[in-house]
Amino acid sequence: MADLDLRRLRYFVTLAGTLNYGRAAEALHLAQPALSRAITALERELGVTLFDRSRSGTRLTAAGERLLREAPGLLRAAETLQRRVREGQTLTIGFLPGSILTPVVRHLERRFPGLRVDMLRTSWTDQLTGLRDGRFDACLAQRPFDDDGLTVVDLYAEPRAVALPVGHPYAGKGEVSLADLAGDALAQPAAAVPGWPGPVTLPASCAVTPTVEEKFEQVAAGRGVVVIAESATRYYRRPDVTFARVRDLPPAQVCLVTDARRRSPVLRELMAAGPGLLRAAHADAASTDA
Amino acid sequence: MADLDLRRLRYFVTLAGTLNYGRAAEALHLAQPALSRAITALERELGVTLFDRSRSGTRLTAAGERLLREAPGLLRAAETLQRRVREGQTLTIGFLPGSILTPVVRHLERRFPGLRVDMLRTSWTDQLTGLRDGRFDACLAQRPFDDDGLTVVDLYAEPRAVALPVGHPYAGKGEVSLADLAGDALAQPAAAVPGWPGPVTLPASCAVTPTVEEKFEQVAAGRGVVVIAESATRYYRRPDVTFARVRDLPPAQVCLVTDARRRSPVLRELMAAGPGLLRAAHADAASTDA
DNA sequence: TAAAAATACTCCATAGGTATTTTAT
DNA sequence: ATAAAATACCTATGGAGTATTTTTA
Repeated sequence: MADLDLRRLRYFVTLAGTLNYGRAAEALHLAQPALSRAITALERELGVTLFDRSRSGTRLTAAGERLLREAPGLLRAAETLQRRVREGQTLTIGFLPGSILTPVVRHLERRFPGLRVDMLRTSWTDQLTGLRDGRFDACLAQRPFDDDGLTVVDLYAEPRAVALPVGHPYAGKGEVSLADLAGDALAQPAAAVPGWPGPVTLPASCAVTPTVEEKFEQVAAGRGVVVIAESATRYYRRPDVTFARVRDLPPAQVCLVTDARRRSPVLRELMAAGPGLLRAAHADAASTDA
Repeated sequence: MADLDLRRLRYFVTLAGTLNYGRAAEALHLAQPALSRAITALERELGVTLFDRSRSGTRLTAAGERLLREAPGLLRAAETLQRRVREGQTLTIGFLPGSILTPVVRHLERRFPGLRVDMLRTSWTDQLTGLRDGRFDACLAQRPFDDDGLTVVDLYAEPRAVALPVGHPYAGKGEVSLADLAGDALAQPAAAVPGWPGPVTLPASCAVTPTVEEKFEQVAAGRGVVVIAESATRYYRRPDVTFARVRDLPPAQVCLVTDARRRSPVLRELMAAGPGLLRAAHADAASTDA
């Protein structure tokens, strides 16, 4: 027997609600002719006339009434099935401070009802170890990194900023050059900022989990300065730390990364739809800058 | 949310049964790559990996097991819905003696489970009145007739035969010409055989329901001869009546006819698929002639 | 290496859009 | 005359086929 088309069935339920092709089509984000043809096709498929389009508008036929009694239940059953199949499925995405993941999470949870999407904050030093050891399925990461065995999609370039204590000579300048910071110590792993002109102070805590907050603590304590992505300055503030864009530091390239060996349908969807959404969200946040 | 594709779901159930793409594809009358892609598409749609195609063949994943638990029920629900919607729907087709309707009936009942297809035998004289008064929705008819307000599809041309009493001089000849029958009375309405050379004996019963059996009764009783479609001679026999093809009588054109104003999905399907099936069945019966 | 699944490509059917016609009040 | 549904026509996506490659036991 011919397989019932649930999309058409959904169209039918909407049309049966309004009894008006134009309004129903609008509600379905469809042009009126498309709906008209879909309903005709459903009638052909079922072998039954569903609507009486004659005098005084559109009315349900007896067969239409019967279908309207059955259709919502079947649609709900189909949705329930999808939820049940996804039972227990989770996707964990690692993200960098200052990046916006919500549009992707919203997209995935709408696209796959029943799927749980977790976000896990990472830092530069272990941005990829979480992928390797399975703590997350995908993550945002900043170049450079060793992309061996990874699938990488470039998202956007982030200008880099330096966090300075309020008493610093360049505090409040808005933009500095690397040369201006030759006298300052870098409270970060040297690899994070290739070409740093001054000395490097690697605080002990850095080896564990150097969150942005901890970095700022270092800065405020006068242990040195830290270089971060500019967008992070929009989401983290404290009174004793100011920011300045670093003019001559190459922008950090932010990427979406997965383990190339692991391949699952949700990951496919993430890698397909994610980049567009993340780029858009980033551009949006940058333009709405304070 | 995306609408579940029930066709793919059906493919999945079959594949889960065999755990072998090649055999499942065969069972579904599909090529193996088509099935492979359909399953991948289903996995993408659901956001879940259903099969583990690695070592030692194809196995269901946990998500696959869950889906296999739910899928047959949903497919059955969809089928039940279709049956319920068609509840009480009947299609009545009038047919001529000697014609084969079964392939069409079988097709319609398979295409529209739950639909009841009735067959009603007609005769030449009222082959179309049943359409006009709604006794049937479609019928087979022989030209000529007034096709005003009707939708007509020509099917095939039927050579015509004459039924003769066994004692008739031309009995057993196999083929005769009209001139040979100049001395015989026609026990039928004159309009049924334009150009009949002899006299016409219209029996009283003819006005009511002249079945083939009744016509033969007239012939056997010596009231005259009757002209019928040749194929009817394959399905009706009696010892005191024989048949001969009439060489110079134009073949009767058999048509599938509906009321042009009435239009329903099953009628559309009948007019779309019917002609091919009827022609094939007729050709088949003619070639397997005894 | 042999069997099974996946991929590359081509073709056709179908969904969707815009423009227009038909129909019914 | 007007509002609503149907039709005509075009485009693009997706499904199915055949041929081929990749994978794995």
